[in-house]
Amino acid sequence: MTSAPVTPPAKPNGRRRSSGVDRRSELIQIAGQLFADKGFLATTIRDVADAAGIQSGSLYHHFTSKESMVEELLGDYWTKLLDGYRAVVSAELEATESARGLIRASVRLLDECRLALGVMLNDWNYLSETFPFMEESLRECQSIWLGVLERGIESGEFDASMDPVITYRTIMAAVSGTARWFSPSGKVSVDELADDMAAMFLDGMRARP
Amino acid sequence: MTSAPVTPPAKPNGRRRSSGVDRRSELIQIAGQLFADKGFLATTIRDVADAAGIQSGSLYHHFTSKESMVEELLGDYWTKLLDGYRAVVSAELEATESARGLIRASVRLLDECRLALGVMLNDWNYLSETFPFMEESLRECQSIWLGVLERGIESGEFDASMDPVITYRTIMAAVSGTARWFSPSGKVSVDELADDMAAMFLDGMRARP
DNA sequence: TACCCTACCAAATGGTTGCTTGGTTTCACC
DNA sequence: GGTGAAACCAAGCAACCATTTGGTAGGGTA
Repeated sequence: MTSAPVTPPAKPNGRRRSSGVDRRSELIQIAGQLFADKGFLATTIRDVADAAGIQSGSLYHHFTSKESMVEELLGDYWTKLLDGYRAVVSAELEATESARGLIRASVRLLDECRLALGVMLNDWNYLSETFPFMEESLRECQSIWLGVLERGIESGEFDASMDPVITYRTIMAAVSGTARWFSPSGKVSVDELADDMAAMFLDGMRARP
Repeated sequence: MTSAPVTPPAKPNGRRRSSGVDRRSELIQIAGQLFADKGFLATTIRDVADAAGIQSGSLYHHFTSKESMVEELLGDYWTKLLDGYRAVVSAELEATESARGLIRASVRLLDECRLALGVMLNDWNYLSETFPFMEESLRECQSIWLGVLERGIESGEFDASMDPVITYRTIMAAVSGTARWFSPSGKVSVDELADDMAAMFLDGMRARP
C-alpha cells in the first residue's frame, strides 16, 4: 500500500503533451495550487509530480529546486502589487481617494494572484526568510501606505488621533487574510469586495446619522 | 557544521530541573515559541528538544506525539476566546457595545495566547484539518459575531448596506493577523490597540465633520 | 538519414524525519 | 537502605525527503 508500483493515473506514457503552451508555467500553477492548499512545506515534490502526472525527478528538468517553483509565483505578486500602488500614488489624488485606490489595487490581486496570496498566508515566516525580496517589497508597500495616511492626516481628511502604522497593518492583515475565503466565482465580485472594504475602513460599519 | 557533537547549552546533565512547576507546560511554551517562529511543520522535535536542553526521545515521556504538543496550546486559545465571547453577548448590551466587547476580547488574547495565535497564523490549513475542534470553534465564533452584527443592523445602529459575513471575516482577519507584529511589551498596549481597532471598525479612519 | 532538443522515466543518493526501545539517574518517602 | 516513579539519555529504526544521474521517446530541422 505504501509503495505499490505506481502507474501514472493520467496519460501513462505520453510525451510532448503540452501543445505549444509553456509547460513551465503550467507546472507552477499546479504546484501553486497544492502549496496554497496544504502549505509549502507540507507539500512534497512527489505531490506536485503526481498532480502533474509525471515523475518527481522530471520536475528538475524545469526547475532547479522546490523553492524556485514558488519564487516566480511570489515575485509576480509583489511586482503587480507595487506597480499598482505606484500608479495610484502617482495620480496625486486626495488622500481619501488614494487610500481607496490602494485598497482596490490590493483586493484586485485576490483574484489575479490568489495562489500566491494563499501560499504567503500559510508560510509567510518561512518564505520571507528564504526570499529576501519579500521583506524588501513589504517595506516599500508600508512606506507607500504610510505616505498616503500621513498626507490624509495633514490635510484633515483623516482622523488625527489615528495611528498610521496600526491602521496600515490592520488594513493589510484584513485584505490578505481575505485570501483565505474569497473566491471570485462566488456571489461577491472583486469590485464589490473592494468597495465594501474601502467603505469599512474609511467610514466604519456604524450607521451615519 | 551540520551535525557537530551538540552539547546541550544549558544544564548539561542535570535532572529534576523543574522544581515544582509543571515540566509539561514548560515544554509546551518552548515548543510553541518555535512553532510560532518557524512554523509547526518546519520545526522538528529535535529543534524542540535542543531548545529545552534534552534529547529528542525524552519528549515522548511527556507527549504522545508532535501534534499533541500543539493541541493543548490551540485548545486553550479557543476555550478562552469563546468563553470571552459568551460573556460579552450574555451581557445583552447595545450592538455597538457588544461589537466593541468582541473586539476587546479578541485583542486581549493577542497577549495572553500569542503563541497559539502565531502558530495558527502560520499553519491554519494543516492544523484545522488535523484538529476538527478548530473548525467547530470557528463556526461558533462566526455565529456569535453574525448575531451581533445582524442585531445592530435591525436596531439601526449599523449601516444596513453592510454585508455581515464580509464584515465579520474582515475583522477576524485583521485581529488575528495582528499577531504577526504585535508585542505587548511595545509602545502600544493591548487596551490601546483594542480601542484603536474598535474605533476603526466602528467609525472608520475618516475625520468626522 | 542523421542529429539535436525537449520532456520525460527509472533508479538510486545521502540526509532527515517522527518515533521507539532499553537502560540510567535522581529523589521523595517509607 | 530499599522501593517506585518521574525525568531523562543513547542508540537506532523504518519511512520519507529533495535531489542527482544516466538513459530514452519522439518531434523538428538539416
